[in-house]
Amino acid sequence: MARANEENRRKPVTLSDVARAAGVSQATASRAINGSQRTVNEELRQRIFTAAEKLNYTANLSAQTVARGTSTTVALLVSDIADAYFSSMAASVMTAAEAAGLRVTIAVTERSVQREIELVRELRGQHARAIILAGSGYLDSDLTEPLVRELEMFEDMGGRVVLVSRMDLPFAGVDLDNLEGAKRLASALVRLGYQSFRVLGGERELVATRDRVAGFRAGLDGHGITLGDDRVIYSNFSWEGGFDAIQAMDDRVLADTGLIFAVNDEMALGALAGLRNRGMRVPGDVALAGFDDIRSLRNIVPTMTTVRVPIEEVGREAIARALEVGDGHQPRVVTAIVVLRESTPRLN
Amino acid sequence: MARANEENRRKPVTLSDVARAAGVSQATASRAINGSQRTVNEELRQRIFTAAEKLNYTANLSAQTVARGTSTTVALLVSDIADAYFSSMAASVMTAAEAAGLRVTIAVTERSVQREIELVRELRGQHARAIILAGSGYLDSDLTEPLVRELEMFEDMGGRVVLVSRMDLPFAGVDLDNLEGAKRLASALVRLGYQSFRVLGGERELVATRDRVAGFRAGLDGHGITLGDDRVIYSNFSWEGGFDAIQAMDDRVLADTGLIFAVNDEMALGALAGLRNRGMRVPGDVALAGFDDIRSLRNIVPTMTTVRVPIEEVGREAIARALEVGDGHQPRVVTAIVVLRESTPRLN
DNA sequence: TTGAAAGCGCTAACAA
DNA sequence: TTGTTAGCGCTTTCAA
Repeated sequence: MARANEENRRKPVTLSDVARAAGVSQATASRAINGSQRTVNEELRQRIFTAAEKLNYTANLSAQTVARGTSTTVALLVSDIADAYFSSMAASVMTAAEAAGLRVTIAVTERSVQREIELVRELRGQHARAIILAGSGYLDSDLTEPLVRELEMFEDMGGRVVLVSRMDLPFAGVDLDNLEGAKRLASALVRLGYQSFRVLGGERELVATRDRVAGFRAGLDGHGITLGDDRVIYSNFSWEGGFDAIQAMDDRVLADTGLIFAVNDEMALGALAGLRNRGMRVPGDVALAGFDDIRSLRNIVPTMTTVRVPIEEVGREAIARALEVGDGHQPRVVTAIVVLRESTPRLN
Repeated sequence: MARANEENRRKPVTLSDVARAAGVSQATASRAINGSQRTVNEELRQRIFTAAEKLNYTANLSAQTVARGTSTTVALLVSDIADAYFSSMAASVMTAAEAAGLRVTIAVTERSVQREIELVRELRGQHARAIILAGSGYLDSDLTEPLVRELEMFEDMGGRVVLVSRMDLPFAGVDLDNLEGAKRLASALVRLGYQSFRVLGGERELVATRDRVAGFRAGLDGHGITLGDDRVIYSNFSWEGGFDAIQAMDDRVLADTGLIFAVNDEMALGALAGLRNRGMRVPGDVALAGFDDIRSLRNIVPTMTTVRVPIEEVGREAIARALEVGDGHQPRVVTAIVVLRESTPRLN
């Protein structure tokens, strides 16, 4: 089975090989195979396809990109592809992209704005058609300005930028309705009889943290309950963040807490583990709610109250915005839905 | 903010722009910026970099790929990126790739061999450096032969093929030790006192199903316990598959079952939900074990016995094999470790 | 409708 | 060490 050593490697079949085999010019072969507006005589067309098939021709995408000056690739930038939320999102974006005849390349930002900047820069070099930035969303970073500049250069080049869940920058976007979703959740919980809340936030600078905390607070406000700053505990936007925050909580504080709202489900799951680790029952001793409605919630007992982000819709909308022309910047809002489950039972 | 309409879009900065600005030839600029063996005079080098910086130059990857005839992209083919196992794998492959200066593009096969074939074909056109196929692993498919042919053409072109967890094809690979892992699990369970087993398999044609079932059976055999064919229930290799298999089980069969081994954790979690749905307690009424040790196991109660596949190592090994030259086909084996937890307590 | 030829941005002989 | 020049595989004017 000695194939493909440095020496005996077969040169790939090119379009000109196909053209020669079919007895036409390369231009005609190009028009027939890689579609263009112009039509090709049916008989030639047949000959060309037959030749291509026989030679096992596949178009060299890079060459097409160079020649055309544009590609059909959209890039999805996520913080961490192993995270359930982002991997679901990637799946939905890929499905939508496929339907639109686009290919997707996924890049991981590792929650670093610096990395985002580098990646956007590279993608400019790759002539990506669009960038869907679903990453961190760090506010107030010194790097926000450079990031915006880089994104603008990307658009100047003809690419399109779509931001998911952060509307503070001047680009097209899909808004996740964090604020309203959290607000409705707070309302629903008050109506179930809860009075004493604590909130577990991720990094303070994160858009998701800020909006969800603010929304939750606004929702409580509407019922005359004030969520003091001391009732919001900031940690990491991850399972470990939720776990650690609980571990660090004072016994008396915990005893005084009726319900904990973690700003995402991963944190809520970490908190759940933390609570159990401290011998607390959920919802017996304390109720718990999250945000996102990630798939793995179906595995836990008790079932968990959360705010569902319809992730397929997010993917579809992101691709739709990526395909739009012009530069409208009004975000498309995807509605988040409160889902009440066992972790927050009605109080008597 | 009217940028980037069709009309007023700025032409991207090219290498010749940089060269002109620096007052050198394009060749020199190329050597300085996009590294080559050859060295460039330090002063020129400075001038070139300054010019590149000022003009915000980024190399056009496609053009480089065309000119060089090879790319630094490796493609990872997975069944479903939303699946916890595959998304972890993607993360580990990306980390390892980054360290090696490669970029990764992820493509989804949707558990279809036909799709795998198409993708490999496209990747040949993209001059990908390597393909890591971590997908389905369907045996006995009519399409296996075409797939192999396509992969061989990919290698003929100079690309490298790395198979994860399927050693039946003549390519480099990373073996997951499915057989031995399942065998050790069976042994450990027998030693805990279990006697009556059922196995939940995924699709019969799946390598993972076949090897894990065979390994488990062999492990039991070693202790004089025979696992009859009627004790293996085939379903889908997914959460739903596990759930459905349990729903479809006869009451008497279930009552006669001491332990259920699901061939992957997702199925085990589905089975857990199914068992609870039928009012069975785990491990009180029936014990349960899975395979993979996916991350979300940390959220469930009881903690679940499984066989850990060290996924980071798989990613590293896959990239290492992708970088190897020559055509050795002996798979690198990654050892799977039995992890006993609460779902399979020792029996008195 | 077809073909010849120029060009996309870059690299790599080959000379100088 | 640098520059000249000829490609890489493809698309797309421009003539025919």
